[in-house]
Amino acid sequence: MAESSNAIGVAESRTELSNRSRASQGFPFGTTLDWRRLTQIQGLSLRQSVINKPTTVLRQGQIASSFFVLVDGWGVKYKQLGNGRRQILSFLLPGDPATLGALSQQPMAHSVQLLPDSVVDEFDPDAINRKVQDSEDLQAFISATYDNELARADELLTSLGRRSAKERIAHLMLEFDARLSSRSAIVDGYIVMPLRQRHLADALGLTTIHVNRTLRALRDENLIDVRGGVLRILHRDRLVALANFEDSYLSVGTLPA
Amino acid sequence: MAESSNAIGVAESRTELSNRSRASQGFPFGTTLDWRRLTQIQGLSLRQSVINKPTTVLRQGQIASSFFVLVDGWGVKYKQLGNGRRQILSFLLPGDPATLGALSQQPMAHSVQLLPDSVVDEFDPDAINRKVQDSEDLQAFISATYDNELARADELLTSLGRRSAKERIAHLMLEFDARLSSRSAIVDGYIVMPLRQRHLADALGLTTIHVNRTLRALRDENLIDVRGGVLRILHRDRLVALANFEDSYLSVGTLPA
DNA sequence: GCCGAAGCTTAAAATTGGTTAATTCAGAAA
DNA sequence: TTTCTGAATTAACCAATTTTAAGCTTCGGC
Repeated sequence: MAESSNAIGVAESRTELSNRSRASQGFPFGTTLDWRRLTQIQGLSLRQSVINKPTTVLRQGQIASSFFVLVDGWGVKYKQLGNGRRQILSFLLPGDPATLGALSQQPMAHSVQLLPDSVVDEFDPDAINRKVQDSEDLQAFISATYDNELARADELLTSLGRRSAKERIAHLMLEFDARLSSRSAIVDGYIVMPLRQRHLADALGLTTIHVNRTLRALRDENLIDVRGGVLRILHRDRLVALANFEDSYLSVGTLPA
Repeated sequence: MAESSNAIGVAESRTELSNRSRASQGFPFGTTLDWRRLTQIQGLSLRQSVINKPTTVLRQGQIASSFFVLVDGWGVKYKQLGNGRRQILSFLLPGDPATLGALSQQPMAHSVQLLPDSVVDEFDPDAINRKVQDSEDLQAFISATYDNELARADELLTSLGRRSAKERIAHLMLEFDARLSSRSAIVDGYIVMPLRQRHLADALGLTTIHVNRTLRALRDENLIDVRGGVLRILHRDRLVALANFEDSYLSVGTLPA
């Protein structure tokens, strides 16, 4: 095809790119970005592990030793500050890559910890990098993952900067719900959420005490019920209204359904 | 080389990858991630424009039409919320890509605005995507850019979540200083910073009034002087101590000097 | 069944930061 | 010059959130 630079030509070549990205080379990245599909490829996974106790798989300032994919359970990506302060940057859910930075083999500015009862698959970053060279789909999948992570970081940023404590909590719970739903990991409206109030506080820029109060307020209003490691969304529409929740940011990077 | 899985074997093959990434294909991504080098490539840039008035080059929910590189000036990446609230997600400085998302041609969850007196270079995303297929270096450069943007988003998140107003402002000013220095864009200790207090407020999760108060306090302490679109860092060491500023996050993605 | 640790809950008191509102200032337009 | 507008500044007051300090509950280990 000629390298035309008029509007129509550009549009055509975009369509072509789009098709190329969708072409099946093992990683058509449809409506989800579920890295567990990497587990399916024969001989690529080094091992699968069950996590018993909180396990740090990456320390800030260090290079990730392996590329980990969270198969089941929860993880947190965070920064530790001097005076004991901690900021949780993102929560890892099943299907998420835990150490994306392993691919670039450079020191990262954050730590990653997996919570008990998680399951991870471990890969050799070089093996993946070699595969990337052969697969445009895998390249696109990685870029899409980056876009998605950035979009979520940006939304959390928005919560911390411009939402009230109540809105932040409501918003985060709705995000969990949406992310887990899209990977069909919700049973009976229960969400198993093994987080302490401390986790929510450290993610949302609040104190545990205020998280506690706010959770109580949300429960009193019959919106959500967080208790015993289980999250129940009781009245989603009112919750969505309260938080001004708009789920489109979660599909940044994915292709339309 | 055999696919050995012991520690030494893995380390060796990592070294090999590292060398491959450094190999010169036009984008060895040394100690900076300056996208203006893309401008040098003959016939790739569509046009260069000087921005007179605030110009939105990407609207949230839409697909970026072009890949823009900020050659000179300032830009903001932000989210607009319902009730008039705005959250600035990142400031764009010379050398930064303004619409990285143009490469994936998918709707973005944020907007990008360039401020007056900026200069941008405009590229056809498809042309770049074609080049990516031929150049492992360019692929690595893009990944490095993503890593870097994520690291900066994470640091801002940390500011909003766990730093006081004073620390936030001090930290941001030091980031500007560091980012501009690494691209040798500072003259005589002056930093031309055409931002309103509103910009700082919307980035740092504060009100303009409080930003004003805090700037005043910092000026009274002889730490910085922000006035008339110019930032002066008066006493860097004390400022670094106040903000607990640690610049390593800014080199995430780049190779050691 | 007791104990200790971790997590949760509650209640002041203290602080940070937000709101409202009025004043000044600088530059553009008339 | 005068006027107009957006931005910066200041002050007084107020609200949200943190801090501090207890008490309480749950649960695994002994």
